[in-house]
Amino acid sequence: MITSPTLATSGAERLVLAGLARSATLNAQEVQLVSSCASHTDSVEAGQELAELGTFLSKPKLVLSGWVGHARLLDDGRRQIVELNIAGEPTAFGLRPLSKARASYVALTPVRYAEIGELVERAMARPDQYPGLVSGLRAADDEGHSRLYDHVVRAGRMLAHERLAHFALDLCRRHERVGLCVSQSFPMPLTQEVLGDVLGLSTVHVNRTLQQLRREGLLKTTSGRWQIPSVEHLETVAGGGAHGQ
Amino acid sequence: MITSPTLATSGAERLVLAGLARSATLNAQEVQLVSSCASHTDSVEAGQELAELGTFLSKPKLVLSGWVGHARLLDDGRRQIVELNIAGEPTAFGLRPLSKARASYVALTPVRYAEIGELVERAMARPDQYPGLVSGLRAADDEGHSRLYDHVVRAGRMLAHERLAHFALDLCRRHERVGLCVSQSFPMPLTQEVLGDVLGLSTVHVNRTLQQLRREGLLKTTSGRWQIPSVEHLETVAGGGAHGQ
DNA sequence: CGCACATTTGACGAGAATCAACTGCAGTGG
DNA sequence: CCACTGCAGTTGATTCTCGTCAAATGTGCG
Repeated sequence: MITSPTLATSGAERLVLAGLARSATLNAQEVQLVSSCASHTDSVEAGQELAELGTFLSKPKLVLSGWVGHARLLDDGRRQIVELNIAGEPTAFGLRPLSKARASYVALTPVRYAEIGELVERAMARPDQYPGLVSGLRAADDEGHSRLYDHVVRAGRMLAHERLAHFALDLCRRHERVGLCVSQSFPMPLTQEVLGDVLGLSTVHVNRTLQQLRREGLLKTTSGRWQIPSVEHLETVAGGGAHGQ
Repeated sequence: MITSPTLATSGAERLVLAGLARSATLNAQEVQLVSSCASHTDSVEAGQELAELGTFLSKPKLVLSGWVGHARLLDDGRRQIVELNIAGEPTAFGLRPLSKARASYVALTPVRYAEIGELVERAMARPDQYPGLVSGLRAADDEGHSRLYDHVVRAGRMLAHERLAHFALDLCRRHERVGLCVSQSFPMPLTQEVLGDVLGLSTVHVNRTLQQLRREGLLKTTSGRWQIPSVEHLETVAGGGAHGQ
């Protein structure tokens, strides 16, 4: 695997790292454990694999920037991206030890990440000493599970424009959590081809559906960002896909 | 909730209960804990809800017979069944405490089940004393997670006949695990309408696709059962949906 | 028998995939 | 500086999968 040399961790990235705790506050011991991760960061270019299908997830990471996809391939080349991880989310991560990768974890953009293997191990070994981290990791795992449910509903029962609306709302909320969402606007570095692999649509249809949403003023797409002018309005388009819980 | 009175647990059901351990062997203490569940069984009719969307999964159960579906509704009536549980599988179950139902857990047929709340709590509290049960519960949780990935791929990227083939193979394997699969034949109590809600297809299209598979000799459907004449053959139809592994 | 419900069939239309070509744009090198 | 290249986005024409509507057939059961 080709990786660029470890770069200094920026202040913004430290903030993302600290966000691991989700809503909980961290005690002194936890803060130290988190900051020790700041020196174990690395990056990969787009297209690189972070974890291989079927292997053990022994090296969990926290995404600092960029997007990771959990991809499954069908033998004729079709691809389905089952889940995404953006900044602030654990990836190549399984709460219980010995969990295997159920997909190929691919960097969909250049990705910076921190190794959190040691952090996870220590925290899970003594939950009483690391309550904030443990609840943060559990919450992240739980949200991932929830998103899988959403994804099945999207792919199974929603029309193209509903899928896009539902997906955009999900991304908006997730970026809000890490402070990357300003005035309902967040980064969208994915090509329409990749977007199709996420939503179960062809590239061409993604393009046409996006145009429709733009025409109706439901979504603005400018220079690698999406903006949602009215969340309420977009929610009505997304159907009743029961967000979050 | 309307429930019929608790009935005596049959020998077959005790076997299903014991299957909770998956491949692991149980120690004396575990065996006793499991058999204590045999006296906490109940049943519900088809259509009843076992756990409500958004509520805490505080009363986990083990399915003894019948099928449970995790259903999500869209506001115009469309329904997607995100996951299924058959005999031998935990349902309304979350490995970590305080996990919420991400869907409505519905009995798709008459369902017999055992309450395993106490078992789960005791086992997870002292994993060293109940190694077999803990690993069994973890394995069940893990398989469920895996099936979600499969389900997204099915719904997102597979054609109708591929979805059905993939689904039939999945069911065959799961029924094998509990000894309910004889010569590649297993129960199929779901109506084609429910099948559509599982696979993200219309009732009519399920019907036509089933006919196609039957015509091609890939699937036999007789009196509430499905039979797979050739697993290898059906696997080639299912594409490369990377099963379980 | 008659009722309710599941399965099946036909005709038609809508949503999405496919194929192919064209545009626009950033990066590269002559 | 500008032609050339590669890739993402866009467009049009066409095909195909699948959904919808409606009616008919089949099946278990009181």
